Amino acid sequence: MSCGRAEELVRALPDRWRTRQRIAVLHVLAECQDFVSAQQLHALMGADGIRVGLTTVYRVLRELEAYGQADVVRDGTGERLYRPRPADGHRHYLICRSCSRSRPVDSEAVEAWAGQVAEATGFAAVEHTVELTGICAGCRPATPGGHEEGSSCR
Amino acid sequence: MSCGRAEELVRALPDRWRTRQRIAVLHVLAECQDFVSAQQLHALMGADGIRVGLTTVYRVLRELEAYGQADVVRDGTGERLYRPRPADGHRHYLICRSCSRSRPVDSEAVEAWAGQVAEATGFAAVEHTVELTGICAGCRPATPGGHEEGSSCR
DNA sequence: GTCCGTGCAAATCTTTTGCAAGGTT
DNA sequence: AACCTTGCAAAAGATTTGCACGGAC
Repeated sequence: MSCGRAEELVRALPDRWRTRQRIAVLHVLAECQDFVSAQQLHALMGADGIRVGLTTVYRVLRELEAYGQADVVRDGTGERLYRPRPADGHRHYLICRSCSRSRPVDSEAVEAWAGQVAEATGFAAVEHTVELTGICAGCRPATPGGHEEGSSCR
Repeated sequence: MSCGRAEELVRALPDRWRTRQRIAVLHVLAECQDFVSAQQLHALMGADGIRVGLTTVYRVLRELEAYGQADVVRDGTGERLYRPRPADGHRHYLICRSCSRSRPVDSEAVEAWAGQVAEATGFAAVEHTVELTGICAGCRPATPGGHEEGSSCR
């Protein structure tokens, strides 16, 4: 089952990189369209009858990250979750704490802010990690009286 | 050695919470004035002749986090680092990847942005995690290699 | 006596590493 | 033959848990 994004991912990588295992991981990852852990991915592949070592899955994911083709977040337990990065660049996501579904959010404001902080502090090579979590409309229990809107910090 | 902040931390917690071990952890943490891991804290205490179980250090740190008295970040390896939270509320930090020193940064813009995203998406109880890392002015000369300005995303 | 905090040892869990086997060029 | 990639098993490492001991009330 090929998904457009999978082909794009493959094309974005060096020729010599393409091996049966790596391409297989890419395809399954692209089908997910959401954050998955190495373990989940490995399990998914096993269920599909694709036999690839767990070690290899970890390796591919790390390489993808290094090539800038995947976004990474850490869940509450510190587990790494990967998601193919949209073709047009890096993104930040809003993840539902209930159903775990994620959606990219407009983050220009944060990018700009990070740049300003870098300038104001004299720090070089400033990198940022931003993660948003919440309860999506679908998961919310019919919004009773108490409607804790807004945002708080974890 | 008592530091004002340590006393504040103690006062912010329930009466029954105060035990020799917990207070000891609080004091050492307050002296740090920067991010430390449970293991580091435990080692520091040992060096000071304060004998407390590693398990207890972990427990205290988690409780502090739950009480909103400490900020937490995860370093590159996923290790949890704690820092006493300033009395006036939660903060975000800019951490030097070279010397590991951290400094709180002005983050109103991010708070506002998170609020807007929450409103625009219909997500409830939105929480955010923001971490900035870079190379501070002091470390820059000592760091060979590229001197890429500006900010990029990890 | 009861309750709760402690701390040791053992368990957990994810991710990494050592290393030999199998392909490719 | 030289070079890579794989994948199994073992290692590493941080954090948590089981459980018995001991102090506080």
